[in-house]
Amino acid sequence: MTVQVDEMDRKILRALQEDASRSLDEIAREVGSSKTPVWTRIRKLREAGIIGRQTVILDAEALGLEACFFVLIRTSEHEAEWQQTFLAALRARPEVMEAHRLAGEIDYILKVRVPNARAYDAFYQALISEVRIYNVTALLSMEEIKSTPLLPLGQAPSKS
Amino acid sequence: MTVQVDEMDRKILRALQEDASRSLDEIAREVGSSKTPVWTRIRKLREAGIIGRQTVILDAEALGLEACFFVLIRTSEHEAEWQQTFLAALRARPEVMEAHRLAGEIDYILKVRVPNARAYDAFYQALISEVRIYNVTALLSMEEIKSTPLLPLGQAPSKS
DNA sequence: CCTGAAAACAGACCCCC
DNA sequence: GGGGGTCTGTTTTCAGG
Repeated sequence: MTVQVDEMDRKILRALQEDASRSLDEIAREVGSSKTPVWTRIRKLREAGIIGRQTVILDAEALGLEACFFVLIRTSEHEAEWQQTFLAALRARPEVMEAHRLAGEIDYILKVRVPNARAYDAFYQALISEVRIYNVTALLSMEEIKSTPLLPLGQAPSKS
Repeated sequence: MTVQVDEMDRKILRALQEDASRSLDEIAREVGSSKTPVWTRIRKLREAGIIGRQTVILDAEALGLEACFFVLIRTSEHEAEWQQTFLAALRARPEVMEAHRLAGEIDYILKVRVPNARAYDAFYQALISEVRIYNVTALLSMEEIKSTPLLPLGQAPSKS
């Protein structure tokens, strides 16, 4: 299921990331090709899952989601069963926007978007009542300096 | 420039986040309205900046961006000039996908996407040569458990 | 593999309710 | 402010070079 992604594909992906609302014609012009070939490539990239969801970026603050926390989690449990419960809980909660398992001292990091600190506390209480966690540190964002959905496709190497 | 966002607007925003490629008709049907009113609302939300960029979510791993780091930064500098330099550096680097200024012990957190650990080191070296930083901890992601661009609009309160 | 045309389709804007 | 229709441009498909 691995697809070869060449430089033309990367140009198309860059253009789509930037603005997916433009017409095929515009994108074709920007990447220096023409409608049909670009369309064929987009279709292939979609089928391969390299192009995923098409979405719009919304203004979280304007929608009342004014608090953003990064949550550092240490656990003493490392059994498969515990992990399954934990992961399921994270995936089920929409306020968890990112969750990563880490190498090193800290086991997990979450990014959590909520209306306010009270809502974060409710989330936190619910989480620790569902799964045993050894240690939690919450980092409160004071200012979103940067947040981009654009992957750095500038000169990243493609998989061989 | 603050716009009142009512429940119908929220429904539309939820639908657009989920899949921005659907037609106006489909979205209108989903939210229980019709083409024109939905279109008018979308236009207003766009003009108000609540709806931002339209984009596609790409598969980072498939595109050779196999490493993701969360970087915790402490600094001793808190003058405006230093901060300006630092923020400009972060915004200029495409591998920095998120940057937040934090409350508490740790001053900043970054999310950095790169092809591999070597590329991260190159980024790190470049950054510390541009600005003085007191202490840096890099957390390496072993597994992306969850990553969603969808804001939790379920029952978030709107701004009064 | 690209070009160009043809068909189905959706977005933008209208007037009427 | 919502409903429906129309015109224009875009997506998608297909035949041919």
